[in-house]
Amino acid sequence: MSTYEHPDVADLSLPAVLFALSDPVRLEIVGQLAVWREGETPLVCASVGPQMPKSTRSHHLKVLREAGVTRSVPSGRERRLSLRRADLDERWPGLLDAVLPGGVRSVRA
Amino acid sequence: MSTYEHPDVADLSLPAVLFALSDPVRLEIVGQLAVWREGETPLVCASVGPQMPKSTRSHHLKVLREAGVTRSVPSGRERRLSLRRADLDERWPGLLDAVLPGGVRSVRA
DNA sequence: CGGATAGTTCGACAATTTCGGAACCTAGGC
DNA sequence: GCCTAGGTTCCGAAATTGTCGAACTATCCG
Repeated sequence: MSTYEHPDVADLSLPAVLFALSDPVRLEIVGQLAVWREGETPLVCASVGPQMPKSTRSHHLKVLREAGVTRSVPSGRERRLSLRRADLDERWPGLLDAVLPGGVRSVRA
Repeated sequence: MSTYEHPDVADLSLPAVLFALSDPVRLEIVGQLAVWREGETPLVCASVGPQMPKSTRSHHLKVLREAGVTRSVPSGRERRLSLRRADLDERWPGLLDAVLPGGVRSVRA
């Protein structure tokens, strides 16, 4: 499975990130990714919104990925998803913390 | 000039707020409103994006207002605009600070 | 009353989004 | 090699959005 291009930290656009987060479905996905903890095996696409049609899920993940909110790296025939928390914290400190449901804080909290 | 309905703090929706902020034009408007300081006379519609067609500006201000990001109160034949900073800070602490250009912080900074 | 000014509302149009089915690709297991 | 499971891509359809001109409303001023 081919590797994706992920935008560089410096190229992230705030409107694009906010837009990606402005959809309830995507916000929910980001919430799920946020509970991931170092050491656990990363989530795979199918695990977010399992009841959702594959094409719809793929679409939302694409929006998140292209905005730079998530990273998805191929592993065998699946893709491991992760939140680009450090990158987002670097560009817009506090944004993720503000948007994520309470309790799901960055490392520094 | 008639008064508007502004959503109550408790009714604000995060996706709606993020969506309102996800447009470069609106983000710019919010940035302008954010530099307002206690004591100064509040901005009026025409002062944000003076070169923009009135109908376009009115549209963007409506999106911001209905999302609960701004408040606009009639005063004579104009409307005074303000950022609902306290309300937003209450619901999503840090969000505005994260999104606003550096230096335009909330009172507590 | 007769302007002029500040904003809103109403189309209209192009561009973008969202959603989902169907076909496709590709790595892994047998 | 064949089959399957995980995802992507392609297509179309319906709904939203952004933009702007034109008409309209309301307020202030002389």
